[in-house]
Formats: sequence, C-alpha cells, structure tokens
Amino acid sequence: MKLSTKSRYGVRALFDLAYNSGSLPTQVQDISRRQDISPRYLEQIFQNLKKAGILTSKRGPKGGYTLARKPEEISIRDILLATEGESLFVDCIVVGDGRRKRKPECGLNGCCVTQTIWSDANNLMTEHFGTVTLKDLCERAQAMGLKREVDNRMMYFI
Amino acid sequence: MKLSTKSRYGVRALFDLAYNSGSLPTQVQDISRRQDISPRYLEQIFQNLKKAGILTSKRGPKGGYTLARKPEEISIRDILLATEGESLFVDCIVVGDGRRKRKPECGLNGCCVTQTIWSDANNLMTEHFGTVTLKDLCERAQAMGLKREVDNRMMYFI
DNA sequence: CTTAAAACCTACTATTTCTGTCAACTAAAT
DNA sequence: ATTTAGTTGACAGAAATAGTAGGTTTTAAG
Repeated sequence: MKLSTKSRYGVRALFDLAYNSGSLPTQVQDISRRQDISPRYLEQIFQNLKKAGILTSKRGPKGGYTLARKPEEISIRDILLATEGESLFVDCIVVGDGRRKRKPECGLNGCCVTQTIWSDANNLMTEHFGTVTLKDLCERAQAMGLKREVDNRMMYFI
Repeated sequence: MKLSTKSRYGVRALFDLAYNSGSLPTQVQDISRRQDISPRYLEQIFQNLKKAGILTSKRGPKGGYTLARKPEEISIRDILLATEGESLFVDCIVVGDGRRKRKPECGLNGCCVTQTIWSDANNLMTEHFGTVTLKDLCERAQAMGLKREVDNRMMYFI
C-alpha cells in the first residue's frame, strides 16, 4: 500500500503554493516546473482539490490557483481526503457519518475481527494527519533552509 | 492507498490459524474454506510468510502450516513487513539499517519536506502495529463471541 | 513399495489502477 | 477580437494486483 502520486504530488504542489506564492494566483506551469510534475496531470489533481474546497481558481491572463484557506487551516488530512478518499487501508469499513456505504468485500461484515484493526489504524492516521498543516510544512522547509523562488512576475514592476 | 489483498488475507489467515488451530498443522484448504480465500492464492501468501519466519510448514499427509511463534509474539507489523515491504505510504524514504536503497523517485532527495511527513507517519504506524498481536485479535474475537471451528480431524478418534 | 495428501515452485493471464496525454471548450483580461 | 489560461472528458500505455494452473517434491499410511 503506497500513496498514489495524486496524493504525493498534491501535497507537494500545495506546499509549493503555500511556500512560494504571494497573494497573486499561481499558474499550474510554474508549480509544475518547480516541482517537476507533468502540468496536464497536475491540472487534474488540482481539479479534485478545487472540488474539495482546498483551492480556488481564477481564469484568464494573470489567472491561476490560490489556496482557499490559510496554510495553517489546511491539514494533510484534508488533502488526503480529496486525493485518496475517506478511508486509507481498506474499503470495507464505514467511516464518518456512514452516509456512503462501502462494498462489503467479505461476507463477515460487521463481525470481522481484522476490520477493527484497520479501522483503529485509520482513526489513528486521520487524527495524526489532522494535526499537520501546510504551515507546519513551510516552517520545516524554512528550517531546512529551502530557498523560496522569487516571483518573477514582480520583475515587471521594478 | 489501500492494503493489498496479500496483507488483508494474510492477517485473516494467520488469525484463523491462531484462533482455530491446536498443536497440529493446519492445511491451506481448511483456512481457505473458513476464510473464503482462494486456496492457490493463499499458498502463495503463505510462502512469503514462511520466508519471513512467521510460519513453519510440514509437507505430506497430515502436513500443513503452524505459527512459528506464539500468537502474542506475532504482531501485525511483522505480518505487514512480510506482505507489504518495509515502508507503507511511500518508497522514497530509507528505513531501517539502510542496506536496501529505494528508488529516488524525485530529484530532491534528502531535502524534500514532504518526505518527512510520510516518514513520520510510517514510524507512527510501525509503532502502532507493533503493539497489536495475533493474541489481541483472538481476544477480540472471543469477546465478540466468534465461534471456533471444531477440528474435524478429531472426529476419527472418538 | 505404492499411493495419496499435502506443501512447493514457476509461469501465465486477466483485471484493475495508475499515470499521463490530447483535443475541444469556456471564461476572463486587454 | 484576441490571447491567455483554466475546464472537461475521453483515452491510452504502463504497471501493479489478483488469481489460476501445471507440475514437482516430500511424507505419512496402507
């Protein structure tokens, strides 16, 4: 069980957005270049993140994407929810409000012992990822001495 | 990111072994029947678990598989290590003694901020799964009132 | 010694998921 | 009007997963 690239790229891209962007929207191609992710593919990922309410977009010249909330209000959990779905590990557990049912998968639904382990693990991870935000990532990056890219659109105004 | 069936079946099968077996070896076909897993597929999974030192086997008539250690000495972590490999979540982190290198995956090796999150999560899960053993599963099963199957090989001796 | 029951090994196939590309379309700014 | 950039849905190649199959070896029992 590995995270899909949608999750890994998604987190990287959102971090990039939080770390390198000012108040202006950032284009997919810039993030794509900095993070070395196929721009077309990144567009797809960003669509999901937009649907999930993590990103907002602006079309046209000088358009691009912006974080919908402040970095400290976007957790890894939020991102994974958009890219991986409700439950990590297995599909056969019912999570949250239980509106969406999952495929039963095995006949022993409800009385399956192993289900409880995956459910516990899922809760643990959800809780953990809920406490890590984009702001934390930015702080780590700064502590590691990661360079911010100068916004080259500013050049025109100098 | 979902667990592979090898992991889920593996845990189920080992639990079954711990819960339903006496001192005699248990055949793949019995576990397969009780847990509704394809016997041929289960054989493959058991080979890995044997290589990992979790199972021992005996060939020939009245042969089968036995747990290599006591149920309280086999953790979910041990099982996942055999079925999923060293690291959950991502491949680009170096775990353990570092003898086995992973594919770099991204150019930013070593100075990647997001890598640290997956690494943290991996450690957390490893720690957690390390504390849950087959014995715990058996206790949960008993608490849930799960019936043990009578070993029908005993019938002949009545 | 023969037979049969079981694990063991290797290869193959089908299915699904992942990853990425393409083309046509729509909206916004100049 | 034109250009820039996001939107959408379809689609294709690659890789991983899941499961099947045939044959071999070991061993207990008759």
